[in-house]
Amino acid sequence: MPASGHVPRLKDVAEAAGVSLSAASRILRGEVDRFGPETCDRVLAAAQKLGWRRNLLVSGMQTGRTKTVGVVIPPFDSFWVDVLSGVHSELATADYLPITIWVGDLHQMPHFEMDEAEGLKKISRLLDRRVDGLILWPSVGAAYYGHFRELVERNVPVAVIDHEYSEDRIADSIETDEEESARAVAQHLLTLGHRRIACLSSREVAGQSWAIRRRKFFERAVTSERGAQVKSWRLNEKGTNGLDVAAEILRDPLQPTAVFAVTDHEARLIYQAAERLRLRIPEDISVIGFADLDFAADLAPPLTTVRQRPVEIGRRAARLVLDRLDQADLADGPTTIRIPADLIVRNSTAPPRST
Amino acid sequence: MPASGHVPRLKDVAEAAGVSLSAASRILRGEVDRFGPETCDRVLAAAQKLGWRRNLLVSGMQTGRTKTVGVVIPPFDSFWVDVLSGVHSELATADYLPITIWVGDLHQMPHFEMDEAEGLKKISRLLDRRVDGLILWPSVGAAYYGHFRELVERNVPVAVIDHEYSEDRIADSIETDEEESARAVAQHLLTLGHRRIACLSSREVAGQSWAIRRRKFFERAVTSERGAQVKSWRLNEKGTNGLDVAAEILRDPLQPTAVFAVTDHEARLIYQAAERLRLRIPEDISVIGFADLDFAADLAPPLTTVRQRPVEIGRRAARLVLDRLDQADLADGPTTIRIPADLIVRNSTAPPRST
DNA sequence: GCGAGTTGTTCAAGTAGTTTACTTGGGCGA
DNA sequence: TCGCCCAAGTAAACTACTTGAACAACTCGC
Repeated sequence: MPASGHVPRLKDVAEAAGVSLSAASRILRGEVDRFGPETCDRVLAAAQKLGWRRNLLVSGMQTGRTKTVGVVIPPFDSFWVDVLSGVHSELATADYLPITIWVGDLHQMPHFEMDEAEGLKKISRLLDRRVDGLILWPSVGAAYYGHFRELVERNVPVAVIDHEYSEDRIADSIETDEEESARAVAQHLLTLGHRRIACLSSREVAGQSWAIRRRKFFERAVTSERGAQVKSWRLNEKGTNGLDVAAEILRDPLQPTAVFAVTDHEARLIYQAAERLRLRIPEDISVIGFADLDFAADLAPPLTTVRQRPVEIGRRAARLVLDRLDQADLADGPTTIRIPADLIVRNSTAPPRST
Repeated sequence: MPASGHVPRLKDVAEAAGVSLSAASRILRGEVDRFGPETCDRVLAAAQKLGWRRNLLVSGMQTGRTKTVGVVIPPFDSFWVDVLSGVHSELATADYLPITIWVGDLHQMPHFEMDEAEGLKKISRLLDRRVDGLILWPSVGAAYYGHFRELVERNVPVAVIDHEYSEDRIADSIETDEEESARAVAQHLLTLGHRRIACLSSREVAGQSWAIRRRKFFERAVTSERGAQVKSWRLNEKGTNGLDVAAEILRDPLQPTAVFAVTDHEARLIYQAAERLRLRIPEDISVIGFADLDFAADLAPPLTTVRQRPVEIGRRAARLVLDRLDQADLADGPTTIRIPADLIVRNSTAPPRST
């Protein structure tokens, strides 16, 4: 049994087995056929007994590969937990480890502000640890954009979730198929008979380009139907006026019969505003959300929403990074992968009252 | 601008500034007063221009400290997200980075089974990367228990959440004050007038010692009241029979007027069973949960529960590990920190119907 | 007794820096 | 003009290994 407080080194193993340092190294790396079986056993046994384990810091220095991927995500909802889960499982297949950092502040969800400088400092910590690649949620695109140059120079592959950078030929991206999903949402409402429809978007700041796309595709899909109108609202920059905007929508002269909220978080705001105004869902107003967050099915009534495939998104993001690391063929430029999503019809949508 | 694909080394900086390697190293580490100010500027400028950044792998090798702490948690609910958030923020103050691995499988929540061998392999990955400390959720105590010896030998401080190991003098632990919280739950129900009370525990497997403590403290608190009775149920080993057990409770000859579920997950089962049996909450049956998970307030009716302080738990766990690393005084044995929790009264509890 | 194969050895260089101990050059006082 | 000191800077050893090359025993068949 080794002395407490002493981390066993290869040297200790070699001495215990009575072989040279390099022999021990080779045997433990699996170069077994150069040595007698009895010697191999001795070395393996000694390593086992001393509790020696390979020092990946050394490998990292020598090969330039640390077998880690940095992941930068916001800290809050079940969508990101699922994404992370996908990332973990895919990276594990290649014996990679994600190192996750969280930007933004918990409990200001989902409309927290991110401190750009702080975010950059955190990414720096990842790069200082020589992560082989990065998976990013680019909350403040601009802030990270400046950093991307350095990443490209260092050949650190980057995959961005829900924010398209492929036009700039800078990073791969993975996102939900916004066009198709928005069309499905619109179709659902139109089929139910709704013609006066509201859309509650998020803050639509730089890092929320998905919200803009989602809203625009939705608007386009609704207005392509003759006689249907959309009117859109959005939260303020800090996302602090959610309830007010939700109430505003419900009292608008347009008298919308349905509201599409670009995420379930905004849908929840509509629920709250509806309760205050004593409007019933779906009798007085239909509500449809997006993301199928974990609370969606437990709302009263259960929320009709669009289920994204966060686990798959996470997996694909990880795969993208791993593939770039494997091939390192800069030849083919950045790609964008679009993942489909599924409409989940629950009880918050119904035909409008005939008035 | 450096050539693409070339990670700048200290050597490059030194050459660009026209100084020796060691001079560059010293200056970049802040040992400025040993050198002429003009030389310092030259080195700093060169480092900036080349985009050089310190390689923490090297520091890790040399000092034996990687400034990382491994975190092993289950992958699912908001409690653990909050714990993780606390861990992150506390570690950040010391410029440490958590490396989080998830054991267990998503979407079997909360009753997933953990593959012991897989869990050990994952911890191995952390140790191979030479994490300085560990924060553990010991799902399968036994599996990790064997590993603890190695950790002690390596002087890797360990903090365990919600599972007391301090009796074994092996690891620090942090947990919710189960005794006080269980008493508060019992008191709340007794004060409302309930006298026939059920308790739905979790699986109570080895890694869920918190569930056992929580239930026992609750039973004790209830029975200390004259005329009050408790009857307890638990889930099966795999946690697959939740709905059945919940229904069984509601149909029990005892005719309980209130149910304490040891977590909000189990409380949700009661809600589901109640709906099937057409029992109203709280009119027919009061329900009280534990944890105040993110869905608790959105249940219908909003769930009365006990709000743990997961962010604080995470913080304290991180602090414990950091303190051990700072002092390395093995002198004082493992401690257990108990964090208080707060009863949140919502609408799922009410006085029993007078029958 | 010679070459060949097996089983190891030592040596040296590499990874990206940090740190100890040293050298160099100039200015200053005696 | 010698000796001394200090500022400024450097060579080399060190972290824990990996890896290629050269080489040394020993055994075996021929």
